[in-house]
Formats: sequence, C-alpha cells, structure tokens
Amino acid sequence: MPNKKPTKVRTRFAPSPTGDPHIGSIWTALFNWLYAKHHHGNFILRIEDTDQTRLRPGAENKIIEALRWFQINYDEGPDIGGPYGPYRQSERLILYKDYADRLVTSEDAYYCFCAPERLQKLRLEQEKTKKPVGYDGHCRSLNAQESFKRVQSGELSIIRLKIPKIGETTVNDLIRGRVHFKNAVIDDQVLLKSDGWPTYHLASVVDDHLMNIDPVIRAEEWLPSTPKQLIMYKALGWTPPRFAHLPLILGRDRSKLSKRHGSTDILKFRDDGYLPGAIINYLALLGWNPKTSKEFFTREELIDKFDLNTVNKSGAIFDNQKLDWFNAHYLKSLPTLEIIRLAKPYLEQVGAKNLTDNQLEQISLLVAERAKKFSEVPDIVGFLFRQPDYEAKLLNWKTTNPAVTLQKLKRLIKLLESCPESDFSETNLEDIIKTVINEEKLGVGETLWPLRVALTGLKESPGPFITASILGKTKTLSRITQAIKKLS
RNA sequence: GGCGCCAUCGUCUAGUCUGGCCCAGGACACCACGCUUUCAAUGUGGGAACACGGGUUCGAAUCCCGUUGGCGCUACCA
Repeated sequence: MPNKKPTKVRTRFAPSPTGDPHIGSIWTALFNWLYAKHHHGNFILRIEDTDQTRLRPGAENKIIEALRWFQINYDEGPDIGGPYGPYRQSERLILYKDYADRLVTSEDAYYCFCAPERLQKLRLEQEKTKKPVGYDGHCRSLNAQESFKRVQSGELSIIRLKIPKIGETTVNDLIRGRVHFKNAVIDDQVLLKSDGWPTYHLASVVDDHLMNIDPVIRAEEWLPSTPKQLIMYKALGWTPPRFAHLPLILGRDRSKLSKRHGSTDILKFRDDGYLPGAIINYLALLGWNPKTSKEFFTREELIDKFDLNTVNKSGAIFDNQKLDWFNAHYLKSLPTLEIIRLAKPYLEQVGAKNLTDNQLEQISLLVAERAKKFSEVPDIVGFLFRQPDYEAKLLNWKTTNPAVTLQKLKRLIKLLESCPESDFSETNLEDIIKTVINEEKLGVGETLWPLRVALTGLKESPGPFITASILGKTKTLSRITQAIKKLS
C-alpha cells in the first residue's frame, strides 16, 4: 500500500450511493476535478457505501453516468481501478477495522457499550434541559482490559474516538483561513459501528490518507467535523491533508439545496435537454469567479483559470433562469446536425416522422432560435405536426374586418397554388408573397398575420414563410383552405 | 440550546488582502423603447445593493469592535 507524502495533487469525489446524483455533489466533483486538472494532478472517484441501511441499488451507476455525461473524467475509480484501490469502501472494511483497533490499543479510542436507547434518552434529556447535546462519556474511562473481555465475549459494542478534554484544534482551511475549535465541545465521535462497519469519519480519514489525497475539497457542511478528523490523523501519526471547504449550493429560500426545492437530480437536466457544457459553465461560475467579465468558458479554459483562492466563502443560490440563459447560448452555437440529433427524441414525441433533410434543417433553425433547452422542442414545433385549432377571429389582424381577411387569404391561396412545390423555400416564398403585397397594396400585417394563423393556429409562432416552407405545398394549401372555411 | 461559517442589486458576482480611481462595475431576471406580420432573437436605455450601530482616518463597501440576520453542524447518515 503506497504510503508516502503526496508529490502531486490528488483530489477525490466521494459520494454515497444513496440516491440520485445531486446538483450540489456534481458541483463539488467539478471543483475537485478542475483543481486537480489545473495542477496536473489526479482526480479520484471513491464510493462511500458504508451505510448499509441507506444504500440504493443503481445509485453508483448513476453517479458514474452523470460524471461521464459531463466528461468529468476520473483517473481512478471503482470501475476503472487504479493503484490505490479498491475504491469502494465496502471492499475496504478490514482496513477500517484494523485502524480502529490500533486507535483502541493506543488508547486514542475506546469501546462503548451504551445501547442506542440509552443514547436517545440522553439526547432527549439534554435537549429538554437545553444542555449541549452529545455523548456523556459513559464508557470513556472503562478499564481497557475489562472492555476487551466484554467484546471478546460477544457483547455488542462500538468504538469511539477519545477527544482530548483540553486544548483546541485548528483547521487551516484553504478558503476560510484558520478556524478554531475548543476540544472540550467536540463529541466523542463514533468510529466503528456495532455492525463492524466504519462511520464516515473513520473511513474518509483512512482512505484519504492511504490514497494520498491532498487537498480534500468538500462542502462546508463538513467544516465542523474536521477537527475530529484532525485529531484522528494526529492519533494515527499521520500528516493531515490540506482542507478546502466549499460554500453551499442553496435553494431559493437560502437553505441547503435539497429535494424540497424541486428535483436536484442532475440526470434530470440531461433528460430535460440541457447541454453538459452549459451546465458546467454555469456551475463553475457559482461560488467562483475567473476575475474577468467573460461569461463563456470551455472546459479547457476553466481548467486553466480555476483556483481555490478565488472561491467565495458564502453560499450561492442555484438559479435556473441563468442556467437556461447559458443553455440557450450553447444550444444556438451547436452545428445543425447536432441540433437535429438532439431534437430527434422530442420530435418523435409530437409524432414527427419521415422528415426530409431539408425540413429537419429548417426545424433546427427554429429550435436554435427559440429553445432554451431541447425539452421545449415539442412546444416550439408541435404545431407543424397537428391540425391547427383556433378561433376564426384570431385570423384577423388587429381590427381588420373578417371579409377583408378572407379576401387576402383567397389571394394568397391563388398565388401559392401557382407556385411549384420546388419553389417552396423560405426565401422564395417571402420574395413572391411580399412582391404581391407591395404591387397590390394588400397591407403587410393584414395579409401576413392571417397567413401565420392559418398555418400555425397560434398567436405566437415562427414566421409564415419558414412555416410554409417546412409544411410544404400540400399542407400549406390545405391549412389556408381550412382558414377560409372558418371565415366563410 | 451549544459550536462554527457567512453577510454588495431579486439572483450570480467585481471591488475588500494592498482605504481614495466606487454617490459601487458586469451578467441573469425585470421594465421601457427600437427592429418587426405575432412571439422569440437582437439592439439601446432604465430601475435595482455596500444588513445595522459605533470607532480608526483628511477619507471606509474596503480596517477594528459590537449588534442583527441567514445558514451549516450538533446520528451506531454522509
């Protein structure tokens, strides 16, 4: 097992496979990855599956899937291996047990036999009397020999860290500077549970050390537990890594982003037709700034510019509107074929099939211009694939008399009937229709508005020329005919 | 309750270390106007913030102290 001082940056993303990959955890992964790559170091995926009760089948795969989608590529991980494996804590149990035993032997930890019921009662009482809640040290000064015998005889026990009663522990955080904690108020943390599995604190300390992780970059919620871990490093005779505690990603109400703020499943964003590059761009700018007014960054630029000393200390609200704005920009800059490819599943939703390349290309234009994300495709182009359904009076431009509208539509249908199918391109249609409008003084709004409504059935819609072009001659004529019927 | 973190427009932020160039800049959102056959896109413009109170200083968003507020942690969860 490698056990020397890290010579290069190694960061890790250490999620628990207990649910869907969360926006906040992907954000943490992103910063870890950016930092590692900026420093030409390694980024490691480690699965923290030590809570058997909260495990969710498939969760690990989803995490990996999300990382892949974002191309936040890890250099070592459970599925690809690496020199510091295994990378799943459930496969490292013996290690944790061993180090816990070592801590007991050195009397930096002790066996505790307190039943969960006793602990619960204790806490309830502490809460009622408004005393600081925490373990009361009931088993702390038990005779070590005696305790060992009890364990040998099969009595249920856990192992707790023996936090010094005096002094203070200082966390020197890369983002926050020095943070001091009085040891007296730190709880005797559980290290090994009665089922023999480690808690987060033991497992992460052991793994971060054994895997040569440095720095540890994680969310601010871990700051209060860092002194406990520092004490553990000291007891084990290890040099602790550097720590950086990132601000929290917040919901609208400024509390930690969670399910009650709506879905936090990052794969849901993929299913909603967001682009991974846009999300990364947006996420990178949350809690960090590149010291320029530039807004758009490629992954390479992000890696190049990223640093921990320009990370903010305060939490940042996740703002879907700005994400949408980023996504719209990324979507617009996509090549036509890529737009078509990504829009396809959504086109199928509205029953669009057998479209010609030409049609697809024009649809991609509409999508690029109007969609913030691909899930909006059905709303944007759906009218092309269903019979328009609207009130007849919608056909009239402003206060135009229906009889006049009828006249215009009749003129249009005559014009288009004489136009060969092959000339049904957007530019050509615009050309011939506008020419007639001008020559016969038909009025732009009075003519084009009814045409638009006839073709789309909508008050808000793309222009009539591109619509007619996509629809083709037959459908265009039939929709105008239908409008004329409505007015007659 | 205890411990800790944080504090600039509604939101993301620049400016804070190294006080004056800041009666505070940018972006999203919002509003108005322009373009226009609607919407969208786009262009132009607008409203919008240094949490509060004391210091220090010729001068404070920036330094110091206090207050308030928000958040996090306080499990045999992570």
